[in-house]
Order: sequence, then C-alpha cells, then structure tokens
Amino acid sequence: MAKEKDMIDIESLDCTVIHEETVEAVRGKMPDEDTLLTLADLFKVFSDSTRVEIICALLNAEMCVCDIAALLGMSKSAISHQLRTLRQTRLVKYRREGKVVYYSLEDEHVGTIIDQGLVHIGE
Amino acid sequence: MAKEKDMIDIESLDCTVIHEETVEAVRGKMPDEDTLLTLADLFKVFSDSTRVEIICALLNAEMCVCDIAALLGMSKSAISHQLRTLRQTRLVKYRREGKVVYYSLEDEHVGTIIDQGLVHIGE
DNA sequence: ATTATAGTTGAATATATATTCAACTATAGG
DNA sequence: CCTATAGTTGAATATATATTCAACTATAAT
Repeated sequence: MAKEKDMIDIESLDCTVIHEETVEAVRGKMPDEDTLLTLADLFKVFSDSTRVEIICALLNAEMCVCDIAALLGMSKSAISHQLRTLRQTRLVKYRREGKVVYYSLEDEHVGTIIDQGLVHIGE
Repeated sequence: MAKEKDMIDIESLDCTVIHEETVEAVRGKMPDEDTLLTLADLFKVFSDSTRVEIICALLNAEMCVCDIAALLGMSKSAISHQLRTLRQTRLVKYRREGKVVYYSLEDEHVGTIIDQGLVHIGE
C-alpha cells in the first residue's frame, strides 16, 4: 500500500513536473516521512528562546527549578512547563533531593547542536 | 543601565534563589539576549517538516518551485511561502532562468545541522 | 497584443504553542 | 497534624505561524 502522499493525483496539483528525472532521483534519496517529522520535532525544541536559555544554563551546571526561574526572570510554572517538554524529548534528566528537583542535560549531543547553531550565526 | 531582565524585582517572583552562587556563576556564562534569540530563530527554521523536507531535497539537487511542489505533494504557493522563509534566513539562494526559478542551498552549514539532528535521533 | 505558465504575495483561516493562573502534590519541619 | 516551600499540572488566553485562496507579476511563445 502506497503512502498517502504518493496517492495524491498529480493532475489535481496546480503544477507540472518540469524536471521529472531530478524529482525522481531526489525522491529516492529523501529520508522517510517519520524521520522528517522526528527531525522537525527535535529542532522545534530548540526553536524557543526560553528553552534555549534553559539548555544553555544546564550546559554549565545542574540546577533546580527555582534557580532557573530566578536566572531567567520567569515564573516557576513557566519553567516547569518547558522542562516538561525537555523531559519528554529526553534532552534533560532530573533527580529529586527532598523538596528540590535538580535538572541536568541528558547527554552531550545537546551541546553539540547548540554549538553548531552558534557556528552558523557566527558567534 | 541594566537590562530589563535584571530589573525585575526578585521579591515579585514566586520563587527563592536556592543556590545563589550557582545562579550567578551560570549567569556569567550565558550567551547574551540577542544571541539566544537569533539562535532560537535559526532552529525555528528547521522546526517545520515541510521546510526540513525542502532542505533535504536541496541537499541533493538544485530544484525549481514546481518540482519541489510535486515532490512534496503540495501547492506552489505553500512551497513559495516556505522558500521565502528560507531565503530570508539566508539558508537558500536562487537564480531565474526564463520563467523558472531554481533554488539551492546557500552553504554546507545547513547540511551539517541536519546531519547533527539525524545523529541525535539515531538515523 | 494575447495567451499560457512559473512563481510570488497579502489576507484569511486554522492550528500550534508559550505563559499565566489557580489548584494541586510532595516533602520537610515543627 | 499543621504549615511552608518546591514543583507540577490543566485550563484559559494570547500569540505565532502553516496553508489556502485569489489576485498578482514575470517571462516566453504564438
């Protein structure tokens, strides 16, 4: 069974395939649908400046929610919501010590991606 | 004159600074506000699967709008709007040849960032 | 000049999402 | 048990943005 995209009637599109060979050659080299969605979702995590700020902070030290909130000048709630996103995408891990929950980065890939971005914008 | 964030009255926040030394040490190592925003904006470009698909396509060949639209099964208009975003962030360049406009990647950084993402998601 | 095709663009719509707010849980200490 | 503090969470709101639609420009061909 073909994927949905392949089933779209080419006649219904408002365009002609001008270079059919190029299109077919490229189609063969494209990552599959799932990979593309996962990839976009990964970058989506880095697309909010609050989350980037949290990640940059955690690159330097393990921190608790209150400290991150104070550092960024934001509410505990806002920070906690963003930390949940970072938890769900496995970018951070945490440990509880009494009432305090300490967050840190899951691995170094995270730093690599940030660094690559910094290189691109020339910082 | 201090930056806005530093001017927020710490008393007004709903949290205490539990580890003041950590917070101050990390604050000294944070990229500045502008850099963080620019960085988030860069990743925002990669956070949409249509744009990632376009970028992946252009990693393999220079393509015109119609061909990209046919490859992704989307309208010329939708593709053109996304190409504008990619143009504005200097990720793609283009050249016109008669009625046809050919798009290609501006440089290889783009591929590096995609690759880094692929490594992270384990593809 | 007229027609056709490639591409662009602004407005509208639909959807996603960041922050706030209020209520909640978890743990520590008296 | 009662209170205080750290943190979480669901709903509401506000904002951002992806796609569609219709109208437009640019180029080529007759």
